[in-house]
Amino acid sequence: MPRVRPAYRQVADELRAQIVGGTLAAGERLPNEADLGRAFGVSRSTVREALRVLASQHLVETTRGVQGGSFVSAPDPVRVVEDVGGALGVLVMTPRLRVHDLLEARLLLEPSAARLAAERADADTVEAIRAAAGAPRDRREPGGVADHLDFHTTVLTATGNLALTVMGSPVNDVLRARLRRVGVAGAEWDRVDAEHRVIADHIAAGDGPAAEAAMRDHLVALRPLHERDGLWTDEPACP
Amino acid sequence: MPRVRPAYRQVADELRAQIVGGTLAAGERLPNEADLGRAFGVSRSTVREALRVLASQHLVETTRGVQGGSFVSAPDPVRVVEDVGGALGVLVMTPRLRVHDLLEARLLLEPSAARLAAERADADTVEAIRAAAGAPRDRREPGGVADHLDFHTTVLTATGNLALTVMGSPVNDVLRARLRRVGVAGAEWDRVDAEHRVIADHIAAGDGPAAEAAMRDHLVALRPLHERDGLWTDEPACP
DNA sequence: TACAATTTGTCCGTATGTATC
DNA sequence: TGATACATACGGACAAATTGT
Repeated sequence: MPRVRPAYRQVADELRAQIVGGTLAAGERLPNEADLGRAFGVSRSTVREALRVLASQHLVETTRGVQGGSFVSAPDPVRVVEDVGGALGVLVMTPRLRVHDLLEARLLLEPSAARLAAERADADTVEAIRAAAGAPRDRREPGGVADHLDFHTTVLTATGNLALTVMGSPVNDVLRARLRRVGVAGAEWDRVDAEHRVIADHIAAGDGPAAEAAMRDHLVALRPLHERDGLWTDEPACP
Repeated sequence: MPRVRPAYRQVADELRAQIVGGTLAAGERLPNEADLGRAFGVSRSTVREALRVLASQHLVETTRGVQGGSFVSAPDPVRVVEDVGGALGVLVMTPRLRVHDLLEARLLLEPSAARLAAERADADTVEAIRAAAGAPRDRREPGGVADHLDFHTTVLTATGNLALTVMGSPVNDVLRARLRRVGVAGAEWDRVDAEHRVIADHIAAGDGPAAEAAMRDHLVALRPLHERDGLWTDEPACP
């Protein structure tokens, strides 16, 4: 363990505390790097390393030029989802996180999410869900997976509960990326799309229980698509 | 928009691609900073800024001294949970993510998790759950919340599904941190502990449906504890 | 168009701290 | 104890980008 915390870490921690504590408000401009160095009693290089840490955590953004500088970032759910997805993508290559676990997690979350979406979605949201369900897939894409908004993520968003989106869509992203690599036949996609449309219809009709049941059936039917071929990650190879 | 990507970003991206792509295996040692600089055609300072980015994303770790250097980190679920919790903690201060959303997300996930735990937990896991449920709380802690392992997180872990832990425990962490700040009376804690023990008993008995129902009741009963005081508007007091 | 001002980006050289052998 | 091989930190200099005049 690091007996002494490096200076750049102390600076980063102090600035982070000020940001999450509200002393530095979102959008606020930090002093320039030279002044920050004087304020903390460190060199500009050290300040820069601290700023890189905060930037990679999406707490600050840095731009060049006059009117440039480092600014406190506004909290952005999209970044969080991307980060979690990236971290899950790394974890899913280890024996401790199997694809089966992701599918099970999704099975616990999304049927309920579909029910909530059916109970709450307004006209615009319903339209977005229909679009995600019915959009023609670009067969030329590798694996046939269109890269526009994912149907499952759209349903999660339609619940109006940001926590569900943040929790669920990284899982969807990882699973979708896997499907993209393994490839799926066109006929299978047609079935998937049809099931999506059924769910969308239930949500549009405001029928929560039906949407929940349809989503559950859909996810169960989807399972062999993900788990076939025993892809490298499914079974821990060597103990 | 960044018209040009700074060199430290390009170096970081290239190294990250090699790490997640498997070119650099976990535990592998990177060249020292001077050699990395020569390899990428940049200075040592630039290499260091890139390494700070990767280190803050837990992709590399650096140590000092001979036999030190930068090493590719092994994927670590605990780090992921901590990061997600931190990000959620920032998001929960915005109007887009309300405490109510966290409670609802927990209500969707944890009853099912309790059922899975009841179906799967072995003797050791059951013991861990009992310990988390029955451990005496240190009343001297601010808010009376003991800082040992959280009961709800223990249940999530007991499912054996790492995805559930990664998704759920950051939510628990944020909610618990909030309770810690607002403070809870001892009598309320006694009731909470009693409910925890009931759930633990159901899990120990292998009774999935009962565990699920008890967890659901518990979460519903817990709601007013979190939502009172209108604390969830939660603007930081400006000094 | 040109030019100046401001701020980050990048480099170099040097010195210090730290862990291992 | 000392030598070695790293990361850590400093200060100064110049380049590059952005905005305004």
